[in-house]
Amino acid sequence: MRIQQAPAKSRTERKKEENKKRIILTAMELFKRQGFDQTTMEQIAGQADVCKGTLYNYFPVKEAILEEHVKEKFQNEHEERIRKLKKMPDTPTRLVWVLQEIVKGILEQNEIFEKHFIYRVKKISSLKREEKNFDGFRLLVAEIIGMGQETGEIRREVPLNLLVGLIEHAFIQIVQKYYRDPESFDLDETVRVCTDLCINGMRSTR
Amino acid sequence: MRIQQAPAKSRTERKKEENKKRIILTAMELFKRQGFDQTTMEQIAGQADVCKGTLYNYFPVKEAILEEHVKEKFQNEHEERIRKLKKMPDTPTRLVWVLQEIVKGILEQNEIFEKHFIYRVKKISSLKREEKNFDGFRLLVAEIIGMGQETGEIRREVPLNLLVGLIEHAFIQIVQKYYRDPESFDLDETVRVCTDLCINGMRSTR
DNA sequence: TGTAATTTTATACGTTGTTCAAAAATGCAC
DNA sequence: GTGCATTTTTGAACAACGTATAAAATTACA
Repeated sequence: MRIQQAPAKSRTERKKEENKKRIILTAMELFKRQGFDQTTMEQIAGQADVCKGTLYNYFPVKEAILEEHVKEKFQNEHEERIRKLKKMPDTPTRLVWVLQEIVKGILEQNEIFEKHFIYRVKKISSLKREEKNFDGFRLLVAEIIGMGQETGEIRREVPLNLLVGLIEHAFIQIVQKYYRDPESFDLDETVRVCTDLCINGMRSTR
Repeated sequence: MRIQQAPAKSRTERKKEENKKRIILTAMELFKRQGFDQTTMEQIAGQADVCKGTLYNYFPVKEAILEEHVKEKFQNEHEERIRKLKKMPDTPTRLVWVLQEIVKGILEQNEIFEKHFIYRVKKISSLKREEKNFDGFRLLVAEIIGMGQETGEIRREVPLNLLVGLIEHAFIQIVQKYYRDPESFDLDETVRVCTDLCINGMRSTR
């Protein structure tokens, strides 16, 4: 494979992108209408008018369709979020805001998020090589931490991916708490406690 | 496990336990000999002399066999570990020791524990997870935290399962770091950093 | 236009995990 | 022990995932 220069996208490239877009669109529609598990790959293929093998050529597993969709959504909102975050005074404020923002968006479409999330975790767990670039949620968190490190709020000697992982974990805890007991779930309080734990640690503040 | 109450376990119970033991034993043998992916459930069923349906009745997914095996191993070593932990001076010492101990045990086995690890992470990430009693690793960590709370080292106002989850997450980070780049992996250093992050948080120690 | 390379299609396949009715084993009352 | 209800196992068929392969279609390029 030669490297294609940016300007001219070949017809193949364009067709590929069209296919990908159409597949994602129809798949997400089906997921929302009948649920993720209830939607089969053959159904998606049929609906998007490609052969099953072609579908698997684009997305090696069903969850990869979700991944692509979520990634796009995140990218669209990234710049705007960064803009808002930069106006905030400190790291706790930023973390609380971003966690609330994203958790709120998730509580509605729970199944889709759950499938996507488990897939991501599984991928990361089984990857034997380092993931260089952050994307989506992790990128956003990485930038918040970067801001905090610049002002001296956040430790610099700990590897960035550990810090990002910590916040990602807080995020999971929050969502899990919601699903365990939606009735008594207090978003503000939960986010506050989890953020505080990440920032100040388990040590007793004597 | 507490003292075994000798009184009658029914024949059905005994047969079930026998079956379970035999299945785990033969499955683990096959996993070690030909690998996890290369061993099919039908093969396990045949070798353990039960029907496929029965096998699935005991273990709803292949990985659950691994889980049971690991759980048993953990329970066997629990008392001894608690004994050692009680002799240690403080929480960081205890956490570092137990993380090193367990991670070391994992690194020796390779594929089998990677599969088990991914399965556990997946379960942990699942949003529907119910918080029953702590078991295995989580129980051990809960006891360490309890010790720390008694001496005032560890915060009491944060829910226990959040604290346990934090350490579990540290554990995951450590193992992941190993899987991503086994060559440059420094167990002592990694455990030290992760433990420190959990206990002291992300905040810069100014 | 002709040719080589890539992509899509059609199809068959192996594995996981489910379902269901029939058969077997078990528990329990008599 | 005998009879009966309940649970468990069995066997077989089944749906869906994901893979493999060869033929057909499409593309790039000379």
